[in-house]
Amino acid sequence: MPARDRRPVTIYEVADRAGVSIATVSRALRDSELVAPSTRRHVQRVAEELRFRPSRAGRALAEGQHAANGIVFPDLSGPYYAEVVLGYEEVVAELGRSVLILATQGRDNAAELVHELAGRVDGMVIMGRTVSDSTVARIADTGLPLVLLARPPVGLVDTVTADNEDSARTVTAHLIGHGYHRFEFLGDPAQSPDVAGRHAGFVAALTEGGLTVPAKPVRCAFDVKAGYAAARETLRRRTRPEALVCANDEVALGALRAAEDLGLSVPGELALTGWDDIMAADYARLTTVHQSMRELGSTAARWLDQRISGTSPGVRREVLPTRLVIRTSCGPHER
Amino acid sequence: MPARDRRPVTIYEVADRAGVSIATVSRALRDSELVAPSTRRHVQRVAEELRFRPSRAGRALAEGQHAANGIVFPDLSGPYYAEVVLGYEEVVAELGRSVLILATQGRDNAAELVHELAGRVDGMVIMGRTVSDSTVARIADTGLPLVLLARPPVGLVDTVTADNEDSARTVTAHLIGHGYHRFEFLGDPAQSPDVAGRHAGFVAALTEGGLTVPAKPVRCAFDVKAGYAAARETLRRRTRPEALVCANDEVALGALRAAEDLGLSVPGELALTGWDDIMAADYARLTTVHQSMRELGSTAARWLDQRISGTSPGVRREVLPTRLVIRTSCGPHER
DNA sequence: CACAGAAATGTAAGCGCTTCCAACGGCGCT
DNA sequence: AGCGCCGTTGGAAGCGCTTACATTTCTGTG
Repeated sequence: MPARDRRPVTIYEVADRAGVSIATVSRALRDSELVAPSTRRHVQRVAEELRFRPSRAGRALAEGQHAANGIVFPDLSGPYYAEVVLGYEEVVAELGRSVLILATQGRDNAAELVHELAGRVDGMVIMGRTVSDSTVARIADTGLPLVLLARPPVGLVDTVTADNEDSARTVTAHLIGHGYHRFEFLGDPAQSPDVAGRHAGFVAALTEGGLTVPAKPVRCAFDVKAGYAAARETLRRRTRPEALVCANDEVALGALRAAEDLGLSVPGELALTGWDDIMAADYARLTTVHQSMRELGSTAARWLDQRISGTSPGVRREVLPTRLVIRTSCGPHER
Repeated sequence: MPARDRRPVTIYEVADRAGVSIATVSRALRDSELVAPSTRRHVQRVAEELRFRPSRAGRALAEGQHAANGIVFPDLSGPYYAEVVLGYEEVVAELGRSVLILATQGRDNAAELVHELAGRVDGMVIMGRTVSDSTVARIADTGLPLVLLARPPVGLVDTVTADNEDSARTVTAHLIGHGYHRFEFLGDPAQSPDVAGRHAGFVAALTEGGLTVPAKPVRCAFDVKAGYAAARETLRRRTRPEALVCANDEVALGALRAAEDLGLSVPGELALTGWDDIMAADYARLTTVHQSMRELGSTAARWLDQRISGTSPGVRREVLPTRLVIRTSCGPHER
C-alpha cells in the first residue's frame, strides 16, 4: 500500500549516508570539476540507492529559475493548436525543461491565469487572441522572456506568425485561374488579425485580377456551424457566387455541407477553399492552405530559449511560409 | 526596453512599504481570520501598487506542494489525446492548479522524463502506453497521487478507461444486422489493450451471431497509411470481406481510401466502421464509436484531485460508456 | 482601575537546495 | 624542514515564502 505520507528523501539524508556534506552531494550530482572522482562515484551510488530526486522547489528557489516554459493558447480542440503545442513541447523537452500549458477559451479570468502562469516559468509563448495587448505588455514589462505566436506584435516582443496575406493572394489567384468571376469571402476580418490578413490578400488578388471585389466579407465565426449558416445564406442569393474563399477549413467544411444540402455540386457549381489543412480537409477533398503548425511551435520554442538564455539577437519578427494544397474543391484538375 | 534583470518584488518589500511584517503580508494576502480588515486592505493596496506576485518557488518550498498537476500522453497529433488533455486542463485549472504536460512519443528516455515530471507536481495522470508498468509502480510507490487513463491498471492505482469490448460488440452486431457475413478486423490487438478489447468484442459478437470468426485480425498500426495498406491487401483477396471493423478512425479512413482506389463503393460493396469519432470521420461519413475524450480527461482530473486532497474513497476503476455513431459507411439506412 | 482573555501582529524557524568562502591536507619545491 | 599552492571538502548564508509561537495591543469585566 503506497503511503501517502512518505517523505521524499532529501539531500541531507544522502549526505549523511555518504558521510559527506550536502555541498559535496550537490556538487557530485551536478558540476564536474569541484569534486574528486571517487567521491562523486560514491555519492552517486548512495543517491541512487536512496532513490534521491532533488526537490524541484528547493532548486528553483536556490537557482532562481524554474526550468519550465509556458504556452498559452485558446484551446486544443482543433488540430491547429494541438499541433503547435506539440511542436513546442518537443523542443522544450529536448532542452531539458518542462512545459506548462494554459487554455484560455471560455475563461473570463484569462489574464489572471496568465499572470499566475508567468510566475511559474522562465519564459512563455502566447498564442493567438488569448489575452489583451495590455496583459502581454504588462508581462513583457516584468522582464519575463516572451514570444508571441500567430498574434500581432506588442511592443518589442519577438513574434512568429504564419503568412496570411500572401497565401490568400495565392489561393485566390488560383481560383481566378479556374475562370471564376463571382467571389465571396467567408469569415470575419474583425475577429482576428489572421482573418484580416487573409481577407486583405483576397481583396488584393481580386483587384489585381481586375475582378469585382464583393462589398464586404460574409461575416461568420470560426466553426463548422457558422460556416454552414453563412454559406447557406449566401448561396441562396439570386446571383450565387461561383467561388468561396473561406477563412479556415472548418468554415469551408460547413460551407461544403451547405452546398451539398442545397444540391449544389462541388466543384461543379461551386468552388471553395479553406485554410489550415486539418485532417478532415483531406477527406473532404478540400483545397486549402497548409501551415506547418509544428514548425510554428518549435520555432517559438527555440526563440524563447534564446531569450531566456540571453543569446537572442535583437527583436525578431518572422512570417513562416505556407503551402497551397490543391485538392478538388477548387475546380477540376487533370492528373 | 524590458530589462532582463529586473528583480521581481518580494514579500519583504511589500512588508517594508506597508510598514508591517512579512507574516502579516502573507496573512493579509491569503488566510482570512488572522488579520485586521483595515490592515488587510492596506496591504492589499500596497501589494497591488508594487505589482507583487508571490514567488511560486518560495511558496512551493514552504507549503511542500506545487499546486500543479501533470499529464503524460503519447502525443497530441490525433484529436484523441488533445481532447483528453483539454478536458483535463479544464478542470485542473478550475481547481486553481497548473498543468504540466509530457508527450512521450518518440522519446527513448520517457521513464526518466516522467520521473522528472513527478518531481514538479502534486499528482499526475498517465495515459495509454506511454511508460512501463514498472515505472508506474515505482512512482506510485513514491506516494505520488496517480490516475491511469486508457491504460491497464497497475497495482492499486485508480484507473479510468473507455469501454472497448462492449462497444465492439455493439458495432459488430450492428453490422451483422445489415446482413453481412464475411468480416475482418483491422488492427493489432497486441499493440494496445484498447485494440485487444475491441478485437475481443468483435470476436464475441461474431460468435454470438453464429458467424465465422476470421482466423486472425489483419494486423496494422494506428494510422491512415497502415490502414490503407492493410485494407488494400485484404480487399484484393479472392474472397473479399464484406465488412471491415477497424481499430480506429484513422485506420478506417485509410481503408476507405483503399476501397475507393480499388473501385469499391462504400457501403455498397464494402461496409466499414471506425472508433473515436474524430472530426474527419464525420466528413467521411464513417460509422464509428464515439467516446467522450473530454470526459475521460475531466474524470481523471477530478479523481486525481481527490487523491491529492486525500478525500478519495478506496481504489477506483471505471469504464466510461461509449456511443455508436451511425453514419453511412456501415450500410444503407433510411432516414 | 486592574486584569484576564481575545485579537492583531511580529519573530524566527524552517522548507531543500546552490554556492560563496573558508578550512584543510597533501604535494612539490626551495 | 618549511613554505605556498592547489585540489577537495565543509560551513553557512541565502533564495522567498508559510506558520508555530511569542509578544503586544485591545477589549470588556469585576
